Amino acid sequence: MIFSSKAEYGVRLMVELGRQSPEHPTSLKAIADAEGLPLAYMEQVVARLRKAGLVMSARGAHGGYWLARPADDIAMDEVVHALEGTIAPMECFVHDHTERVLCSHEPDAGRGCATKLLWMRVQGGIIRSLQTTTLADLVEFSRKQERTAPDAAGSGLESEQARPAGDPVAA
Amino acid sequence: MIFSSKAEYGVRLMVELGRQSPEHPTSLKAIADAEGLPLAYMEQVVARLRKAGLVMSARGAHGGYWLARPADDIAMDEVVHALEGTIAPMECFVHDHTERVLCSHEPDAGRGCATKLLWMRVQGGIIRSLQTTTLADLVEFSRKQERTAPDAAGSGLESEQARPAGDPVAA
DNA sequence: TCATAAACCGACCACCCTGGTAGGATTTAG
DNA sequence: CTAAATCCTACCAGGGTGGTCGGTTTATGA
Repeated sequence: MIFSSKAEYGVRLMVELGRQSPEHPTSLKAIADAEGLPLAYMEQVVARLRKAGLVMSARGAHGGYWLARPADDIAMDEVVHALEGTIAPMECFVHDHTERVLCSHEPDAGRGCATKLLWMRVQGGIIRSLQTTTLADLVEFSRKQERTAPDAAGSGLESEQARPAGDPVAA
Repeated sequence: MIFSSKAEYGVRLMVELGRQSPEHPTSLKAIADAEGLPLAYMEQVVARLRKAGLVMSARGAHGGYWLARPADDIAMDEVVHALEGTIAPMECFVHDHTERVLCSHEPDAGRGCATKLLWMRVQGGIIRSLQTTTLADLVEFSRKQERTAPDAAGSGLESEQARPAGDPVAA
């Protein structure tokens, strides 16, 4: 698996918040119940999103969470990065002073790390697909599913899955 | 990390084989020594590549391994798939009858799995970058590094890393 | 024919990360 | 004051990762 369940749970949480009007905060318990996820664990998940500045919170009774920015202004690479940490294809990738993550392998046996080119491309493919998807896209997708297939086993992705070859649900 | 060290070791092994002429087999020990990797572990790695039909082997003295096909006819998604198994972004992805891997989440709370759209796009981004890179690309990259920076700490990727933003080493 | 080099095979194991649980402390509405 | 909620830290079981080990089989070549 590429991403852990923290990413899954966290993205679901963000979508849930995106579906709510930002007028009043939504309690974590409401979200955990709706999604069938353990509340105590969700606390850890949402803490990451809060520390990353993606959601805001209010304590006390009738407290809860809401999006810090409009959903169409939140790219999913921010969300996934907050949840999973650095998106690096391999151990050898380390942060440099920018946001980029690069391979740090010593050139071994006189030649450089031959796999670097491949992992850089993979990383590029992942980051690009995350950058070009906004939370609003997911919220809209979620709403569309609700309308078109409220009870069927269908997922709403059938038409996209049926695409001839490659390029599935291209960003 | 997205890929385990099996992928790293296996890809290095393939590049190493791609650098050899396919006339005579290369022993695993020679590769393990050259790359500084544990021989016993490499046996497990190469076994996966052999079972996938990517390399061929000869037993006995002066035996070894060689590529089953020319390097420019081996796309890296085959290699990574042989080493890592199915490339699925999340637990919930399962094989269907084709090669595709899809999310199997039940529609929960009346609506479908909202994260599906995102993970499908990510999977698409990864697979596309792997499909459009051949082993020959990596072998050539490896040779280029050898020529241009045989001793410097440089990796040979500097010019590509320096690209303005996004799209690093685009496939 | 015999030693040596190599592929091949299966069992085993230590460590670490993931996915949680537990228990509390703090803040706020009513 | 009490209930509802966020917030915080520690703890823990299980499984996967990254190996090791010992042995078997196959081929070369002296």
